[in-house]
Amino acid sequence: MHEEESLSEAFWAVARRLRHRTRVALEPWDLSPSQGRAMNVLARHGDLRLSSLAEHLRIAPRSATEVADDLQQRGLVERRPDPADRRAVLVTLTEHGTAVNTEIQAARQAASERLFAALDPADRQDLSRVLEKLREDG
Amino acid sequence: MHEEESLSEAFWAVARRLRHRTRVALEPWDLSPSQGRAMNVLARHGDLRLSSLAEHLRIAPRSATEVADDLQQRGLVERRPDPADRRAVLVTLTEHGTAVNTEIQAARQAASERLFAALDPADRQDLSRVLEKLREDG
DNA sequence: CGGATTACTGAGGTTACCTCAACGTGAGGC
DNA sequence: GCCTCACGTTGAGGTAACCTCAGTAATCCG
Repeated sequence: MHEEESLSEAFWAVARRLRHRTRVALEPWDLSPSQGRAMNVLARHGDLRLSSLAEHLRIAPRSATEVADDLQQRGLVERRPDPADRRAVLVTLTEHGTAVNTEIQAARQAASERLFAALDPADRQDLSRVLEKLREDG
Repeated sequence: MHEEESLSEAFWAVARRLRHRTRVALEPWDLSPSQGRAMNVLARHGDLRLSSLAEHLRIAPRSATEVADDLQQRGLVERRPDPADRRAVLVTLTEHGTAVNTEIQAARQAASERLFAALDPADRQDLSRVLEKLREDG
């Protein structure tokens, strides 16, 4: 009955397990946090200026340049001039980058899913429902 | 019905919100991650050798010395020789340290709890039950 | 034209760690 | 009583993933 106390604690405990698993699953790609997130953001948006990529990643523009440099060197990303504004640069996933991102998502997904797989359908549904509530309101 | 896909995603989304809140709540104390955890570990164990504190924190002994130095300077922790082995050093929370740790826990608790407070009792119970399952098995 | 914007670059700083090597001291085996 | 090992401390140096600040070049826009 002291679930008051244990709710956040339990949540953290589960989050730790989840984080650990996905960290392990993502090791093979050796991406920094920002690099990984950049891939994702780009996968969703297609094209992004470096400046808005920086905003999405919440890092300084100076650092975004470096993230892009690194991903470009690995052939995951390419730069091209923005046709609408020739000062600007558009960053996009290359074909290879898209493929890699898909693999990464799959690995992350699989790692997480193995944890939730222990639940029966009713539990999954309950969890899903409650999480959706927590996710949205203030 | 594609909760398969969204379970881990939803979980992460909630975890992010939770992390954000507690980070904000803990700002006033300006503790590094290891320092915060060290306080907690000490609160639970009472006494710890520096070496075993390092193990608990999963940092190198060299770094544990520095964590302890810093906490000691702030008067949160004290060192004394281990009576059982005079090479060893026992680290303990001072009275002040204990008080601060309690405050910190309360702040963290409050920050988390404000998120879960939006749930009605049934949801809380469901969440609690499912989290406990996820927390324990392999 | 002139000021603002976009990105790139270099230099230097920060945090929270890390390793490696050396030191003083004490513990324990023999 | 010696020798070796363990414990903590210290210094030096390194790292990752950021940061700010300052300056350059190209381009946009009023």
